[in-house]
Formats: sequence, C-alpha cells, structure tokens
Amino acid sequence: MPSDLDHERLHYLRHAVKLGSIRGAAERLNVNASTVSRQIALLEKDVATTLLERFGRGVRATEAGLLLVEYARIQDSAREDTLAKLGELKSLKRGHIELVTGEGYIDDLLGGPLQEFCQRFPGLTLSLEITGTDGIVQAVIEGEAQIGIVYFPPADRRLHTHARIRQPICAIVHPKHPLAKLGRAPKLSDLARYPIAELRGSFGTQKLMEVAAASESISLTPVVRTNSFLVLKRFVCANLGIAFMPAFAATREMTDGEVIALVIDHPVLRNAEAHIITRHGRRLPPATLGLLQHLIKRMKAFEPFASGRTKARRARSA
Amino acid sequence: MPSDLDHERLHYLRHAVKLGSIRGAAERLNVNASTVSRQIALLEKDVATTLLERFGRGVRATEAGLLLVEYARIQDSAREDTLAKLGELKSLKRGHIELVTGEGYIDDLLGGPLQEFCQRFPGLTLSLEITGTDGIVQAVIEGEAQIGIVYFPPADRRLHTHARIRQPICAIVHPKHPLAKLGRAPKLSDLARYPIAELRGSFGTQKLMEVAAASESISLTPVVRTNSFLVLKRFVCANLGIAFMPAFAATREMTDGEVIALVIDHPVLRNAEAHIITRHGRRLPPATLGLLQHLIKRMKAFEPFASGRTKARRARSA
DNA sequence: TTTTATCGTTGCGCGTTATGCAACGGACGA
DNA sequence: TCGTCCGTTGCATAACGCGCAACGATAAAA
Repeated sequence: MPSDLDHERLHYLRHAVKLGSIRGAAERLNVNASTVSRQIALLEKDVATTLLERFGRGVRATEAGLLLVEYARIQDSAREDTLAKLGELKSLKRGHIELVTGEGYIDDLLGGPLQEFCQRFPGLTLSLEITGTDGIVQAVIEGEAQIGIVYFPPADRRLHTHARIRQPICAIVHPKHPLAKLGRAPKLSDLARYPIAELRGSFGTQKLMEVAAASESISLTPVVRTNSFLVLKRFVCANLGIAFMPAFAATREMTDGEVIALVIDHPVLRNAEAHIITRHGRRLPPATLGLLQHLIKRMKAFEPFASGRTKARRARSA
Repeated sequence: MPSDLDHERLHYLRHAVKLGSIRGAAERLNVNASTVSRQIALLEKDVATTLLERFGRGVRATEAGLLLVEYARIQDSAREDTLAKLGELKSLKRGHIELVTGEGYIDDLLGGPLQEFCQRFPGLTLSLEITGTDGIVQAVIEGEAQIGIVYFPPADRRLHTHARIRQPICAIVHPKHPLAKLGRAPKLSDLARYPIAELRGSFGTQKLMEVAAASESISLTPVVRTNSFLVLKRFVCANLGIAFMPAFAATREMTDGEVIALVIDHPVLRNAEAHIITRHGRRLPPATLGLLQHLIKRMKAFEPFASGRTKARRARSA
C-alpha cells in the first residue's frame, strides 16, 4: 500500500514548519524532539521526498513540505467538520428516524407525541410508514424501520417490546346505535346481531377478534370488508353498523360526537395491548433512542384505562 | 487530544459497511477479522458513538457510520490528489525554482539553458532575480534563492560551488577602437590610456579589476560609472571607450559585430571564474536539482576557453 | 424442533512501532 | 575559539496492531 499520510505525522510536520524548529514543535506538542524528527523522517520516507530543509538553526519546508502542510490543514478542517456533525447526531440536533406503525395510530401520534418531539428537535427528520401488523413486524426485523408501533404483535424472539399499553378493542358505533343504549358493556353475542365492518388483511385488531369469536363459538360475519380505518369509521358514522378498533384510533370522531366507543366484555379483547417494538439487540442511534423514550412516556400517559372502566370516552387534554 | 479518525480504521469501517460484513472486509483486506472488529470498536470508542449495528448475519452502518464513511471517501480522494501533486513535483511536472544571478548572464541564460529547460518541463515556474555579487551570495545563503550564478564569489563555508567555469574578463571595445588593432592580448597598462566605463556597486567583475590593477600598481580611472551592463555596452558601441566584462555577457553585440572582446593579458583576469552555487548542505527539491544539473552541463558546454586562446569570438551554435 | 454453519467478539502471545533519555556531530554567535 | 542550540541517532521500554483460537449468538437447514 502507498503512503498513509498519517494524521499524527502531518501534525508534527505542520508545527515544525510553523515554528521553523523541530525542537520547538516537540516542546509545543509535549513530546521529545526525537519523536518529531523521526516521524517527519518516516513521512519523508513514505513519500520519497524531502519535506524539510535542515539548517544549522531550525528547519524550513520544501515545496513538497508546504504541499503536505496545506493538505494537513484541509484535512484537519474536514475532520473537525465531521466531528461536529457527529456531535450534532449525538445531541439530537440532526438525525433520521424511521417509524412504522398502523393506520390507527396516525391521529394520536401526529397530534401528540410526534408533534412535540419534532418541535423540540427541529433538525430531525422522520420516515413514517403505515402498514399492517405483519408489515410492521417485518420492517422492524429487517431493519427497514427502527421503531414499530403495533397492535397485538406475534411473539418473536427477534423483537423487543419496550412498552406495552393496554388498549382494549372497542365496538365503535354511532351514538344512535342500539348498542349505545345497552347500559352495560356489550358481549360478543350482543354484537353478532348487528351489521359489522371488518378489516381485511394482516391487522392485529382483526386477528384478536377472530380469536375472541372463536373462543365463544360466535361467528361475526361482516357486511363490509376493507383495509382502511377511514372506511370503517365512515361506515359507523353513517350508522350502518359496528366496527372494531381501539378507542384511540377513533379519537377525532369521538370528540366530535360522531361515534362512541364501547369496551367489549371479553377478557382477550379487554386486555389487548399495543406494543412499541424494536429489533432485539439493536443498539439504537441517539435520535431514535430519544424518540423511543419520548413515545413510551407520552403514550403511556395517554392510556385511558389505568383502572378498568366500562365506557371509553377519552378526555382530550386541550 | 480528541479523536484522530485514523485512516486505517476508517478504511476498515468503509469496507465493512460496503460489504455488510466484518469478516468479508477482513478477507478483502487480507487481515484477520478480529483486527477489523477491534479497530472499528476503537473508532467507536474514539467518537463515543456506535457506527455499526451488529446483526446475527453481518453488520450495517448507523447514520454516524455513514457519516464517517463519507468522510473517509472525501479524505481518500484528497489524499490521492495530494499524492499526485507530490508525484508531479518529483517528476518535475510542477515546481518552482528561484534563481538569482548577475545581469551579465541574462542573455546567455534566457537564450540557451533556461529556454531549453522551460520547454522541456512546461509545468515549472521560475523566479529570476537580478542583482550584484553580494546580493546573489546573500540570497543563496539566506535561502531566498536556491541557485545562484555569480562571478568571482567570495569564499564562504556556507556556499557550495557545483561548477566553476573559466570566463576571463575581457576588454570590450568597438571594432574600430585602437586596441582592436593591437595584434596581441592587451595588458593592463595598454588599457589605462583609453577612456573606461566602470561598474559601480558589488560586482565580481569590478572587484577583480581592482585586484588586478592593484597588483600592477595601475590606476584605471573611469569616465563613466554605472550599475548597468547595458550602459556599459552602449558606451562601447558608441566607441566612447573600453568596458570590462566576460565575453559571454556581450554575446549579442559580438555576433552583431558591434563590439569585440579582447582577453586581457593578466593571470588573475584570465583565470576568472563564474560559479554556480547553492547553500552548503542544502538538499534541493527535484525541480531545482534538475535545473542545476542542466545548467552545469549546458553552461560548461558554453565555456569558450577550453584551452587558453587569445581572442574571444564565440561561435553561436545556430 | 434440533442441527449446523456463519457471524462478530474476546483472551492471549508475538512482532512491530512509537517514545523518552542520553549522547553525538554540526552550525552559529560571542 | 568556546559555548550554545540545533537535528539526529542508539538503546531500552511501553504501547499498539495483529493473527490464532475459542466463545456466544444468530440464522438457515434438516
């Protein structure tokens, strides 16, 4: 391999040229003069060129020496520039975070925690990918996203859950829907009598509903199948029937009085959890770590069911 | 001291990121995997940041890692650029030479050796300083010029003579001047009878003339004093009298037939020498060394008095 | 599920390299 | 001519990089 142009050696050369003296440079750099002399000699051997002219009193740079000194200067500034950028990365002044989550989290995420975080660290950029449960899990495992927020994720050794938040699946209905006047938490059998809209595809909500229904040997046959939460909510707003999702996924419509959320009286559905996950063993960059901790804190605060109540009507903190 | 961002370590990091594997990088670079692993770990310790995410299979760069890889790329190209410039310096494709000499050498220098050298190495630049003997010696000793061409330089341990060229001091006279018809080499006593133009200041020619005149107790009182060779030559061309200088300094006027040069019959003057000097012990850059050798070779070839002859009439090689 | 292969990491010993101390030769100034 | 300061060089020591081998972990194959 050709010469390395070692940074330390260039440093010695630079000071020797600047002070016009090897001993001076050595004193300045708190090393022995022999060190400076030898390292510069090695540098000269590397490039097969004399870099210093030795006089009885001090030294002076040759043209090649000046060239290397100038190179050292440029390299030094580039190095400090890079170190500064590195420092910015560490101090969350810059950075990029890739987040993958389900459609149901969008409103709450953007309205709350994400908004705060972005305002606090304006230099950070986000990628926010929306997909179903399987897609989220896969994206986290494959490393395409660093943080995943997912409902009812499958057990996988490669995943690490940083926070689990109880988010019961609710029956989302129109305020005028018969279930709204039931006076108690509806059971699965109560739901089966009304039209249902169902999520198609790999959604945790849907999987949970299937498990719960199977446990009570109840068949919930949907009249509408969709892969969009928005379609579900419009279905309910039109009072066409019931949809199932965690209450927070319909926050906006609830505060507007368009829909209400009823916790379903079933142990599996009541204890359903949203998980904040990363890949197991992954050491996260500072920015990602910051967002992760922020999410855990803020989203835990949003949890509406600290103690089990019957009706889910979230009070917005505004 | 903060981190050095060692070139070798960055090299390891770069390949590890590129191949997505530490072992792969190690194999590519013909080192053991432990080396790559350790050096990258040290790099991470230096910058206090994780640069790679380790998976069960291979590695991937973090944002900070990518930043350093990019830095390594930039630094590498800058390094190669500098190395290339260094190579050019060595191969005489680039470089700068500082030459200091007397006015008398200008015509011969520019017309011959310098012209050839500049054409052969078009990338080189020259500084050509014209001054008197003392100035030349001082410039060489102080390092302001690398090469000096000087007539009759004082003995000084700090000077090193690379070539000495016999250049007798001649009496430069008009073709119609009485001395031109003398039929033999004029003696100092012959010259004293005619008007003389003299160099003022620190010129080797002048010092030699003083030494020679003193040795024969002859006083040569000038009618014109000047510090310009051009003035001397115009003085002669107008047939106003005699001037003293080496024949080569009046080459142009001699070939034009305006003046002729008569070697003066005096041992000191006949054995006068022009010296090519540098500072003692100075290790010259390649370009300077090249010009030095070129000058020695070419100027020695110009020496018109390989064996002592009487009349100086240089035959131009054109 | 168990097995196997591959990955990154780490302890250890060896060779290289850098460093400090001291002494040397040379150059400059008094 | 002597004294001082310079850069350089032997020598012994400490630090570092490196290869070898083994380990734990992960991912693909059986």
